[in-house]
Amino acid sequence: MNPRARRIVDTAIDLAEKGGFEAVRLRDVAAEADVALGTLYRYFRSKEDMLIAALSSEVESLEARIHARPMPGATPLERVDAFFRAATKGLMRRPRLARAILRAAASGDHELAEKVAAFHSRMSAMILAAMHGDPLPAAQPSGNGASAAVVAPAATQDELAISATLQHVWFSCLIGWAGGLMGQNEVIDRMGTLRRGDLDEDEE
Amino acid sequence: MNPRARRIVDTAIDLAEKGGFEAVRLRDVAAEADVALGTLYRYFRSKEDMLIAALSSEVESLEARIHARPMPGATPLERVDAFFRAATKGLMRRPRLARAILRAAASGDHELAEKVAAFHSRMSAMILAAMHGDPLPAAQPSGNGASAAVVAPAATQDELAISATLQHVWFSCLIGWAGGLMGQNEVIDRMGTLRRGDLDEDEE
DNA sequence: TGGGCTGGTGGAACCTGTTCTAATTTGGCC
DNA sequence: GGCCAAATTAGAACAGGTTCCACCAGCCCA
Repeated sequence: MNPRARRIVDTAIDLAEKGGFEAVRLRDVAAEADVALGTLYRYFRSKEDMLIAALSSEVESLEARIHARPMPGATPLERVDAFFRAATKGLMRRPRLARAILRAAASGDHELAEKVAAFHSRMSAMILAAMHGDPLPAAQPSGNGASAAVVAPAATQDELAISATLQHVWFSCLIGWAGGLMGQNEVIDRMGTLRRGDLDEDEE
Repeated sequence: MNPRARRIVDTAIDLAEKGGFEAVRLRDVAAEADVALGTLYRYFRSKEDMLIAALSSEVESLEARIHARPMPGATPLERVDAFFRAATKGLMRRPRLARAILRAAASGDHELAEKVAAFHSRMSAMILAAMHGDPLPAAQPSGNGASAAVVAPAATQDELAISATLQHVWFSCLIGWAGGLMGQNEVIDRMGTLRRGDLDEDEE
């Protein structure tokens, strides 16, 4: 990523971490990243777009972590459970940043669709790797969030459907968490109780 | 609901239907509803709050429809399927309005939490009624979206969990639809394929 | 060397959600 | 009728996302 863009995203993450979505004032971002206001719009379509880039950055660190140490567990169920636990805790370690990113991701902006889709692909790759107990294939050189889908080979239709459902529920729970309707543990628990009956059939 | 508030919400719905979230400019709402700008803020905390009231209004019409003609189908699976088909199509009949409402509902605003929770309760009541093949109990006098939960009696823990999961997936799909990642049919199909393995065990 | 091109800068300007204020109206009550 | 409190109004003011513009800096290439 362009170093200027990198600096902008890092600044945005910083501000979001401290004060959430509203604290990411673009004038402040520009000032702290030491660029002009207009420059933000050379790299990002909107504030939401900027935060989606932050999401991509978060995903990268999750991928790195998983690449270094694959999910433990003897069954797909255990490994997938571990994955969502890790993802949820990782995200919520910085709650204000997480809420800001979620708000951007949920804004339903058409222009962000492909980047959100790319996020789904990368999540799918991680979930399928956890299901299979495979290591995560090395990350590709980090396109700005719009990288092509790289799904683990040999995923059955069933596995893909389950992965999609898991992501739907996770996302919805995160929005609920952002709104104060659920706590971190409730999110993790719900992901944990969800898949008996879904994943059981896939145990080796 | 206060007639003034009613007029405001109706105007907001009108504008959202024509031009989506951005078209609901509060100055325009005020002008068309023939109230002062400040008055909007006497009734609603924010633009999002106003649109959540519109959501409540949408739910009421869904409830009325279901009350008049309960979901057809011989099994819980068929009836729940019919329910989500009706709900999805009903919502998407006015796509711009739907997107505007979804954006408000997904904003993750803490102050809207209780109203969103009330929405979940009402959805649960409808889903459980569909599962059981019961008629929907008569609507309570339509508090401004924050009415207490009225869940059908005799719902098992399993049924509640399934209902929650269905809602999560539905919501997430709707956000995907709003962002252009899925079409109406894909949403309906996904809801339809989801529950084999979840609901089958509950057939009578 | 010099001319254009690309990307960057600074800052003004615009739009719209939100807040505030002072003046006015409304509705109930003695 | 007269009075008070609450609701309403018009409109200014403020804040922050977004756009626009005039101008500058480096850089490639003839």
